[in-house]
Amino acid sequence: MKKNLKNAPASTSPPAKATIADVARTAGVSKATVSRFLNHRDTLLSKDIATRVEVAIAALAYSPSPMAQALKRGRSKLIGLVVADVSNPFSVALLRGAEKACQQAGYLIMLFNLADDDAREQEAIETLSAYQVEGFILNTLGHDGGAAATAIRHGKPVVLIDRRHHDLQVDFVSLDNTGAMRLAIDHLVERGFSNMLYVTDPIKGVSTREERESAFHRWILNQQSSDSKIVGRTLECPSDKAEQLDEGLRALHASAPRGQAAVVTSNAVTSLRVVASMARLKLRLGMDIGLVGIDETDWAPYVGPGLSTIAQPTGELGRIAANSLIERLKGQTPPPRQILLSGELISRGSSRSDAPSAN
Amino acid sequence: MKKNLKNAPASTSPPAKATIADVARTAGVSKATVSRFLNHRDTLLSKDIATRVEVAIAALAYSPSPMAQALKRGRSKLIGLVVADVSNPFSVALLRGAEKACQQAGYLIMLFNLADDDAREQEAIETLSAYQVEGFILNTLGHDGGAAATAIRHGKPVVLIDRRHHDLQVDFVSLDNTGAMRLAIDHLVERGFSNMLYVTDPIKGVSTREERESAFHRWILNQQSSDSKIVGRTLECPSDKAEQLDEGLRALHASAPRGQAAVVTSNAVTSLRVVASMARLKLRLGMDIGLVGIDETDWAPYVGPGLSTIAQPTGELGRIAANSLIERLKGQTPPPRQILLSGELISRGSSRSDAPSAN
DNA sequence: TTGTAAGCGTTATCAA
DNA sequence: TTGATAACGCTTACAA
Repeated sequence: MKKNLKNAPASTSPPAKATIADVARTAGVSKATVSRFLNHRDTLLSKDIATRVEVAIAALAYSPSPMAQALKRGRSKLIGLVVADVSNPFSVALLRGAEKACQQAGYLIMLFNLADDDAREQEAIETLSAYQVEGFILNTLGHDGGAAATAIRHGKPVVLIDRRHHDLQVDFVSLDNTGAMRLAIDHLVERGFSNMLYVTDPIKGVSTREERESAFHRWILNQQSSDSKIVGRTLECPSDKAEQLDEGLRALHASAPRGQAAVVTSNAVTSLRVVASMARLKLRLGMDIGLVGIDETDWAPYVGPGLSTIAQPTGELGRIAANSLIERLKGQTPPPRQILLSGELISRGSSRSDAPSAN
Repeated sequence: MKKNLKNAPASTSPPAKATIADVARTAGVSKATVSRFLNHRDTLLSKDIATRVEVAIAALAYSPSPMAQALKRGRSKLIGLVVADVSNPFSVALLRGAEKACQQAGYLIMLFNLADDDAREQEAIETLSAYQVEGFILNTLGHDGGAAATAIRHGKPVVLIDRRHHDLQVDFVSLDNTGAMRLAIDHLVERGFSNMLYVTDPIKGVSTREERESAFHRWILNQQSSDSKIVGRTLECPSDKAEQLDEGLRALHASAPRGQAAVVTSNAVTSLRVVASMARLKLRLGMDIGLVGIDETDWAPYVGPGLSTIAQPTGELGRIAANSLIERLKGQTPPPRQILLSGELISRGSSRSDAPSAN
């Protein structure tokens, strides 16, 4: 009988983690009792037996196998987090926020990184579902709501971060894009800039990009009513078309007197692309072209004269997303919510037309 | 009987993923046969039955539950990756490399982020073990080899990245720290710098830090033999002691004529701290103090006059670590290996004493 | 070549 | 209040 092996000197193999059966045996009770002790400590329990079980558990350093529990319960204490690209600092900050919230609630995050490959969305959902994750936090490209829809079809609750899908009745957590953009525009105007260019990844129906772009124009219009000189255009520029960006910036610089041209970027990666382009064009941040970018990063203060940014409360976004999900996992079913968090302007040299060069 | 429910209209609940039993039933065979079809397609299989099973699987869109498989086999197709801090770009690059390799081999990575809290090391190992990960890739602080040792005690193979533990007989993958440091020193000397300061996180017995620091001094000594003017000191500086760093840099700058003082940093985070400190001191990168930092990043080209760096092949490190592990999971047991990869010098303005300010 | 049945580590239903 | 026992979805001897 296998069982006896457990008491043998056991050669050099690992001490074979204790199971509920082991605990039951050494406590002299049934498995059911041990399980009850674990899951229904409050109800049904004679003091005597309870302590015997407790002692046995401690002695064997027993802890239940989440895999077995998952199999039996159909729940796994696992939450799936799908991100478009871990290389993006935004995703990492999200992860950290979500992780913290999950940890407190006893959940573990399974991360699936799309590595910017949309095609893997379905795969991500399927894979994570197979591992019995109880719900999803999605921050994917999601040109359609496909991934989210699949998740829902699997019967798992979903929270969307940053990318909205209006046809899906799910929780949605995001930066208040409209407000954030207003912060950027108003700040630039106040600093004397009047000729603005919004540089974004190709919009392609991604909600965040749409919202930011339309907000950009709305606030430009708004400013125009008090100063007709103020104008704004959009440049959609894929990341592999550096020349296109160069051309856009060159034109911007040429078309506006010194101190009037400014760029607003849609995220940290785009900001860096603009910085790179300006370096190629030998244009100076702030002095030649102003810049405010969405997303704060560690390095923003030290690039050129310092990058002015709209900081997203990224960790918060992750935390709130996780908590909303966990709430639903606990059985609550509030109507789908939209939670928008405000951004914060951090003003640095790149939005001062008289900015000194740093270092 | 529960089973019958499956054929009922099933209200609005999810379509309840097909199980092996469902497949067996619709194919008119036993579960064992389906399992065989899945796992031993080559051997034992009558053409007729094989196709019936195949059809049924397709029809039901069946795929086996990894959880159940894990429970039965004791193997899960999961690999645990423990990183000290996901915020560190190094960790992310690692993750991406490892992820890719794992994906190709059909493994999934479970990430556990210590968030720089050493105390959670054991927890990480225990948690991941409980989820039946088959092996570990560890990039932790690991002041002792505790975590790795625990993993090994659990009987799971381990690969260490970047942090070595000599007493542990496991695979180890890392940058060739000695070679990397030589690249840095020789480059700085060639550029005319002679008074060097190595800025590092507190060494505290972390192998990488020790190796880099001692290599720093070795190559300084080596250069000294041809030019006695060349000197080097170490500054161990915890991240919450900015004044200490300021003081160190001030002293360095004061003690050396223009164009002679240079700093070497131990990683990207430290580089940024040095950049911040210099900004506070109003010192110019390159001109006042030279800088070469280990770790290349997206933003390195655009900070000040551009940061000179020693780029680690980070993705490669992750890939190799994953592959080594997978090899062992497949049953091979080569003796423990050390794999050291070379760094690459990327020279920018921060190591030119006549560097122009950027932007 | 296929099927039967036991068992992986749990939880939950039912008796006792 | 406790203990058998049957699942959960899968793999694998062992029989047929």
